[in-house]
Amino acid sequence: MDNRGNRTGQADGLKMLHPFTGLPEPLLAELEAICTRRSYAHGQVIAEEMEHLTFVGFIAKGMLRMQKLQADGRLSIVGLMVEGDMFGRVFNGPLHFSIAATGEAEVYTFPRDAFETLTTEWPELERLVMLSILNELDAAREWMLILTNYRVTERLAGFLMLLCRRWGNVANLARIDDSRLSLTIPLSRADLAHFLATRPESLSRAFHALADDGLIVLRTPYDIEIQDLSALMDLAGSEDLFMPSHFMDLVSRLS
Amino acid sequence: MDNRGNRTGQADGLKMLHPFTGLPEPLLAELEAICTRRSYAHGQVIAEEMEHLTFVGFIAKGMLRMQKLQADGRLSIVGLMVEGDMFGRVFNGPLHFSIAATGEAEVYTFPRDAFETLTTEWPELERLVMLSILNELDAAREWMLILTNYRVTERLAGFLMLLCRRWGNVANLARIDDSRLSLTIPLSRADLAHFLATRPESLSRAFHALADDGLIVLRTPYDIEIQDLSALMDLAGSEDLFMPSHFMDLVSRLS
DNA sequence: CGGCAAATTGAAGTATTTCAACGTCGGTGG
DNA sequence: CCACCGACGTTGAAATACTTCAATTTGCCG
Repeated sequence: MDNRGNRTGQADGLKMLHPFTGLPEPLLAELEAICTRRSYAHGQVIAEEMEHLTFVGFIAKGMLRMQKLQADGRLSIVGLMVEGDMFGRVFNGPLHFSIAATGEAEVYTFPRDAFETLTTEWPELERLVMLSILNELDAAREWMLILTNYRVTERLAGFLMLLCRRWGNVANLARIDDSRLSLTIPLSRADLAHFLATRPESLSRAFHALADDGLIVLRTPYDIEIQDLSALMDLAGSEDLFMPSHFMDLVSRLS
Repeated sequence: MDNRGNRTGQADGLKMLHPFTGLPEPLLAELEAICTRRSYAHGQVIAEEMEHLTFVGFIAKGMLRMQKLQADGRLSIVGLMVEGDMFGRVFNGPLHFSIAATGEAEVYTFPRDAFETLTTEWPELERLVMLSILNELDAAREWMLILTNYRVTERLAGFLMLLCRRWGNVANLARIDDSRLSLTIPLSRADLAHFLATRPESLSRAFHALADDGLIVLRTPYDIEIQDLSALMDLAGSEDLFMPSHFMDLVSRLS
């Protein structure tokens, strides 16, 4: 594994990572003892498809994507993971997707056997793993709902809402400057096109269609401002999915 | 809950259901003591969206679908579940989707509190739950991969492959008569259209396009024969996902 | 400043949606 | 038993959206 990613130190700050806060000290000590922190550059592959993963990882910083290279050469992106998300298969089984960094990323890794041993000894850790998996399942389902829209603009609107709601607070992609809601798009147009099951050209047109209708402002390709949140939610469908409390907090601060 | 579904008896046959086989006898006895078997008719709703589910269920027979009614009146189907699949949230949290029967279905239900208590007492049961969730996650990811195809015929081909591979053996939807591979489509065209993110008209055209190209034969709308499996897999992309061993067994028996 | 990668725009071809009409099957009631 | 009805599937034709390929612009880095 040492040929991929740079080992950047031991487990400094592990206990600060959201899923680990609140674990008992002795367990944290055991986790830190077997933990390595590594960093990856943009596009670097962390795990290959069909590889038998020998470690379990948690994202400390940045964003990872789960992808699959299709037989016809197309790349499908089936998931994005942010700070605090777990990756790698906890139980045996080959990985059906590759995992790669989107931008700079840092991860904590644990040897899988040791991690699973700890899992059987500490119910708290087992529960943490279970919650991580349930979290992934929710994300996958939300994603499917977005993909269910026919029009690219609708899928894009859904993605922007997801960015606000799910990833906004954790990865600081959504923020409020000067009582305006700004979003950072953490992917290139090409990657996002794969994610939204379309092509970069269509995606670009969709961005500009939203801008022409006054729903967003494109400051740069990666920095947009949301002008009409409710219109975006209408486009995306299934408003309720995008409307949990902490998102409404964000919105209410627009004054 | 008694207004929904008919109570059809106690837990006869629970130990025969795939995920439960191999559990220790004492645990099975405890499970049977708190278990109820219920049956549902086509279209009947088993759990409402946003409801706090008070039970955990396992499908004994038939097929359930996970769906969501969009604000604009569209119905999105985000998952199909068959015999042996678990549903309901194991840990707290509202349900984001409704669950309804597709055709006749029978389920085993357990009061959630009692089930979770057993879960903490029996690691075997906890592991069973974990595996069920991982199974759902795999299904969701496969589904996303299929939805990622642009063309309706490609998504349909992917669905047909999924029918063979994932659900064929468990729900008897795929069978071999007279050395021909036959498939039962367990959904109406309208439902399948929701599932494949398209409309019934386009779906119908896709079925007939596959038939015109000789990949399938439409005996009735719900009974098709597969003529050219490898061409279907090419269309669906990501062959490897559709090619695990027991599926190849099925294929090899075509001789 | 030049060069490269990424994003955008244009134009033509293709696929899908939409609306409308028609056919088929199964059941219900005369 | 047959006629009718409704639900569902299929087909047709026009409108729309998307893909594809090519050309152009933009922004960034050496």
